[in-house]
Amino acid sequence: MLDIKRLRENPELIREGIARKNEKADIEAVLDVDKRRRDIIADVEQKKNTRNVVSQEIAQLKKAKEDADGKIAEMKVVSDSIKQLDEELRDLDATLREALLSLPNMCHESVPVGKSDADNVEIRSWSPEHVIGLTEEPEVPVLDHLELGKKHALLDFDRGAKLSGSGFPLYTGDGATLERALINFMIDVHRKEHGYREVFPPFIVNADSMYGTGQLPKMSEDMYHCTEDDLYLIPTAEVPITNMYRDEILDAEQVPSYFCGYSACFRREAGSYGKQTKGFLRVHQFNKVELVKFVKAESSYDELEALVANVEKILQLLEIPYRVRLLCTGDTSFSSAKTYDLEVWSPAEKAWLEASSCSNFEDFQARRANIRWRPQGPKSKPEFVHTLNGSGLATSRLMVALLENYQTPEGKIIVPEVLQPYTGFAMIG
RNA sequence: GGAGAGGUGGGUGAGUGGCUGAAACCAACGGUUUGCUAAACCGUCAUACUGGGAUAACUGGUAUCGAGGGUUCGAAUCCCUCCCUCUCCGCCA
Repeated sequence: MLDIKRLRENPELIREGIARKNEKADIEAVLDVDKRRRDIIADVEQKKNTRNVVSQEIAQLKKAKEDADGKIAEMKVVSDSIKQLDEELRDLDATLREALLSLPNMCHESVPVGKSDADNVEIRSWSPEHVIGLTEEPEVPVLDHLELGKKHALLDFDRGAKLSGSGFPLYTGDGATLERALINFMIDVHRKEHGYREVFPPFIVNADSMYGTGQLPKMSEDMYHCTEDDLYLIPTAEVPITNMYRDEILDAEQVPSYFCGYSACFRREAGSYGKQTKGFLRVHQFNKVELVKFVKAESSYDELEALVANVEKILQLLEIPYRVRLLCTGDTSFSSAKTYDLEVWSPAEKAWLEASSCSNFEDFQARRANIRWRPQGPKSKPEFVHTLNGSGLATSRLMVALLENYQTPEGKIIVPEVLQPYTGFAMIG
């Protein structure tokens, strides 16, 4: 959520920022509501003041056993008027809030202006010495992750579909073990080496939490909703972890705070049928280790770089080729001010697959979720924190890259060295 | 699912219609005292919105005692609805 004051003082900048994000919004309407709201506030507060003062007088008169009927009658009229104005104000408040909630975050000045994926900028890439299809041509045809999964009975998409529907992967045997190993490995690195505190969050949350991080109201189509209890399955652990501190004021020593946590992630992916739906490339349920930071405003961009580096470290340890791209304004998500995507190499697809997205939301989420901190000393005013998060990482795309990059010419799969302590085996097949 | 209890400021906790934005205590912060620590004493100690002021210092007003609605000139206090927490019983990994 944007600060209404910012909008009041600089509507042009906001208008421009919205356009750059390929979004639409009627700024004039918002400003108009804001103006009417403030007019009514001035009016109703003055009336309330009168009521408070006169009510005191009535109390005095009654105490002195004098007649107060005239004033009481007078105040009855004022009270009715207040009631009416309060009602109008409630409506305007709701309208204004709704309008503000629908405005996207502004991109940081360092974000390249652009329309789509094509305008994203590659920042750097990394790969081990030999990469199938990238630095060396394969001697034998490469198998894709589905073929590899089938060959070694690691994945069973057919039975997953029987259980739940398409897009619900079933891991079996060494595949299940490998998945669990990946999760544990990633959490351990972030926890032990990168200073994140581990949390294991609920996977189902209420609507307030979804509003807090910005999934609602815009993305409601994309989430699984338990109507009976009005609860939502989380699309990412970002939601519960960021909302831990909703409506709280953090102490100075709690900022910055870093958290990492595993969760299953649920996405309906409504309207995306036919798009890259093969195997793991687009699923309704996947596993992800999420990183979340609560930081000071002045350091949030340094924190973003550090966050990206933390995610990169995982890929380097796993020796999986990747590249880092800075998203352009048009491709940056609704709530984000600046986003880097990390993409891993798929030899079978001959394509880079998005495996992580690291964003600085500045105070956009904090304002929605009302997460503040008290800078120092008891007299200081609370300020909104800046929130960041990044996938560190999602296992589905990572598993694709891992299986495909680690396949041998014989069709076996080598387990990356760092995962072997977690799997207990070094080779599949 | 059944029965009961309860939700007040950072915490404990008083408060059943007007003098309560809210006692008291604890914590925290500033200070005095002190060789240091401790103790004692004094003071400060919510947030949001809105107006004045320079988008300062400061200052006026309004709101907030789980949420929403109602009664009343006036509600933390009375009434209704909802939410949440806790305890006991049942069921259960």
